[in-house]
Amino acid sequence: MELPSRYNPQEVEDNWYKFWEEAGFFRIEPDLKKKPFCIVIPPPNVTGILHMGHALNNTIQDILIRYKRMRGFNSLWIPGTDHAGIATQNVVEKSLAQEGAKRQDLGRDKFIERVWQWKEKYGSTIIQQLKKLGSSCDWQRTRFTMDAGLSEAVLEAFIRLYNKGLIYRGNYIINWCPRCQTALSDEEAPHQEVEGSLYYIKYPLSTRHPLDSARGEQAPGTRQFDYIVVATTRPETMLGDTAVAVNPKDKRYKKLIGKTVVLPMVNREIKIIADTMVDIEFGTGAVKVTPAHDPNDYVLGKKHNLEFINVMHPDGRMNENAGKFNGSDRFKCREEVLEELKRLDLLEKAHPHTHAVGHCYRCHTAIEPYLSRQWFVKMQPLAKPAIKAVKEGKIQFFPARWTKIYLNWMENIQDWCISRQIWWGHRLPVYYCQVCSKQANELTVNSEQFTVNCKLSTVNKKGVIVSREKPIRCPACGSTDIYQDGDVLDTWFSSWLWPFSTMGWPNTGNKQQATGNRQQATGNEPRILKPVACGLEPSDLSYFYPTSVLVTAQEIIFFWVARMIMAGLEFMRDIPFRDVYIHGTVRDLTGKKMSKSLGNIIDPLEIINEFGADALRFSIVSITAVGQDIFLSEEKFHLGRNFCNKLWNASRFILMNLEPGEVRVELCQFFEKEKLDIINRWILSRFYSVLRELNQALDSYRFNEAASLLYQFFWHEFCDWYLEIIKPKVNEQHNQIVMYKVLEKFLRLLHPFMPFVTEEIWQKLPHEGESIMIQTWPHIQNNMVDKKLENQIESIFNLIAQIRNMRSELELKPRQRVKVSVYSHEETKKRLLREKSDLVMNLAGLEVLELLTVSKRPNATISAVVEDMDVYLHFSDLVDIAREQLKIREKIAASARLKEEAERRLNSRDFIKRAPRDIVDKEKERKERLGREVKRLERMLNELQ
RNA sequence: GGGCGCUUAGCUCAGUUGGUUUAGAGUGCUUCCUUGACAUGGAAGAGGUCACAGGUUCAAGUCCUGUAGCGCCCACCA
Repeated sequence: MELPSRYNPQEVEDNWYKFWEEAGFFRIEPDLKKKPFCIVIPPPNVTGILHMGHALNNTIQDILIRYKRMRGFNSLWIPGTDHAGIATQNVVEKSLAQEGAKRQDLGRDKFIERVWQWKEKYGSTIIQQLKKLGSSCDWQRTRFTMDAGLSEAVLEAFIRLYNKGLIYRGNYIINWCPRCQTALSDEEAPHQEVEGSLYYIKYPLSTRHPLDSARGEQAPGTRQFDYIVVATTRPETMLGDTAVAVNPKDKRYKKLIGKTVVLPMVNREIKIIADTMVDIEFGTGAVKVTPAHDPNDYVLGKKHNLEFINVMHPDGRMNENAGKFNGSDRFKCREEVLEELKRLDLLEKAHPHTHAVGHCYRCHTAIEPYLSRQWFVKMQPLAKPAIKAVKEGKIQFFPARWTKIYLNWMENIQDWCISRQIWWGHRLPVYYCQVCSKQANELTVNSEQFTVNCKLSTVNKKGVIVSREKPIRCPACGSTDIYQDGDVLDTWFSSWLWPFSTMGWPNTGNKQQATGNRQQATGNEPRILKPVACGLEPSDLSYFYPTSVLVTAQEIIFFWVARMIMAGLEFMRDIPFRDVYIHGTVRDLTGKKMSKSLGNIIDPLEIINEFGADALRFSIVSITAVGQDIFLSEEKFHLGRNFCNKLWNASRFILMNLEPGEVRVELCQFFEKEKLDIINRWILSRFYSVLRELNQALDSYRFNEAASLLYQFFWHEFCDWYLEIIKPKVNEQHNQIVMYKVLEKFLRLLHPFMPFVTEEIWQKLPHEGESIMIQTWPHIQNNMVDKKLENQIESIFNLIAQIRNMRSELELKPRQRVKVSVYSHEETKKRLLREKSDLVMNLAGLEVLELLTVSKRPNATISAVVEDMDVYLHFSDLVDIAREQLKIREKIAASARLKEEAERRLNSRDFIKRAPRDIVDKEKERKERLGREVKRLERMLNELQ
């Protein structure tokens, strides 16, 4: 068979993907004869393009899905995308802007239409890219958070929560993004350190003080309370101040409590109030109170019944309440206010001050705490069961440390602001009756009284109607003057339903729902599910929910993971997944998060084009230690590319040397272990030893370890040793069978990691079945594992390495054959050496391998010690005696030191008494062995003189 | 202000429940090798006080405490 000496992924990957897809290998339906394994994809944004974070995330999921599939599970991976409200709206607005238009020019309906058009055109980009990566999702189940079904789920969830009293509307200070012009949740406004200034501003007192308010006339300090100084980082908000607050215990200001000051520039008279919330230590101990622009001040405002004055437009410009600053942008206004204060001599001082300011997670604009009417979800009742589920271990985090972080967040959870003032998203199922709104207060309507058009609806006393569909008339007053709330829901309000909305919730489709004893999808041997009720087809939900594992990044634990747990428990009465595997963040070499805006991305598609998807997958998984961030550079992908190539060439060697008759598949099923020679037994033993470790690694999400096991075994044991050893006798039947068998099985193990190249090679090998991806995972054959044999072979390898080392030191040419004499102090080793002398000769480049019957140094040799073997290399030209002696002396010293250490330990009573028996025994053996070694080396040294 | 992670070879990083000949890998470096699997390769080699200081233990890279440096997350001190 002719194969190129270099593996070319571009030629094969797309073809195999198409083959798998067309063959329907990704299609999964509930099947009671099989145990389910299910993952729902963290839906990428429709606007998304594949970045390394996705590559890592989806490679891990695909490894799990393919692994479990081969282990006999009904292994389903549900894909989909997220409508990503703000992000998508931004993208479409940008393209509008290029046409010189704004969304307002189009109007809401036209704009939404435009977004859908955009989605149809570009929304599947990321899906195509996931396919390039090799993801074995069931694409026919692809969902989108704005699909009809998922929108239905959103409605259902909203209405249920509303009827339970867990959704409410209210006026609060929320995070407002002046650029996106929408409210944001706390999670969407992460704090960032900002270098700002703390300004100390004088607020003149308006009391009838004997020395009246001639500002600035007096030298400072002569009149203590001519004015009160407040400290602020946002001077522009002073225009909305409605009080100054001090701590009641603060002696400095005691006398001033209840007095008033004149707010500069605005000339509003505001009270000085007392509240323990004020920190005496900070600033001057007096704080300006702006109830409409600061969360703390809001609390004070409520408590002390202050006025709430909003001084800003939603776009961040000052409004008419700001007087002469009306129209200025908030930051420009800050400068202007400061100028004015300076002019009035009311700015006492300013000093640099770094503080944390929330920033919009979409556009990075500094958020403004802003008073507005929004919708919220009451979170504490939802958090309670979610805390319990994790505490009881029903959901497990990997690595476990995220448990604490999750619990800490859950226990301090704040209500969730879910309304967004954008257009793209799920419209709130909230309607207002104009008439009732006006009359307000008195109306109370019970949900049972609603008209047919208002199933599951409620109306509250403010004329608010929550309904699936627009009510024809108000259930309270009968008015038809009804309009829908303009807001849409937070994108995450649909995402948190994802694990069950993708499976058809709240409808279960046409299928009957089978309930009852569903078995846990943990452990590895798939057990057959008992059909619960005869003749009932299980629904997706009853069969696949809860899902098995969620694979995601730490950034969205709060956004998404925590909320899914709450939603699952609330709506499904069950956890959404059993395990949560949190992988690291992909960063560049300087530790910065890879992002397009920073320009430090490595494009996975370029890597795929250059090295292949397999190389990308294998590399990225190899360098991902559990829970650690990964620092990426392009060179790191050489690891996978080289491994791919190695696999390719080793397979090429085997394919070129396979005698078709010898490796008929059935022949390989029945070979007898006893008929195999020692090297074949060794490689099989190693294979199954590695398999055992591999299973353990995969079952505990240690993917890097799994990759490393495969790499080390294949490259450094199978290729470097095994293939080199059998090469001269590659035609012999036992070699044929074993090299074929190990390769074929190894390909299966590697398949979840490198699906394409393994399929390509597997198809070229003699095989049964359509595709490697639906083959079974090899079983561990314990009777094949022989640890003793593995050790013995390893010491033969050590001997060969030692001889090579000696040759190298003597600078012998590779072709130069030499004579080596070996004496083994161990009987089985002697036999082994005799049996495998050709092997040693071959691999160490020997002309003669003499097996000594007594341990005595032959003349004109240099010597070495390998375990229990004395090794002598005949080198008649010139033996540098002095150098030989030095080397042996060094070795003696090293061994003697180790021996002493062992002795010291064995002499310690505590060690003998407390250490376990086997450790003590091992130590004794070790001491004795080292003792023998020292003696042998000393003898060698003597013989040299 | 709290919480978490990291510090091991020149570089990038593994090291699961503490157990020992010689602390591993990839990459880089040095020397040698292109006689048909692979130079994206093979052979040999150099290179480590496991951040520092204490402690627990018969035994510590591994557990505990503290210190330093780096990084991340959370938090309404204006």
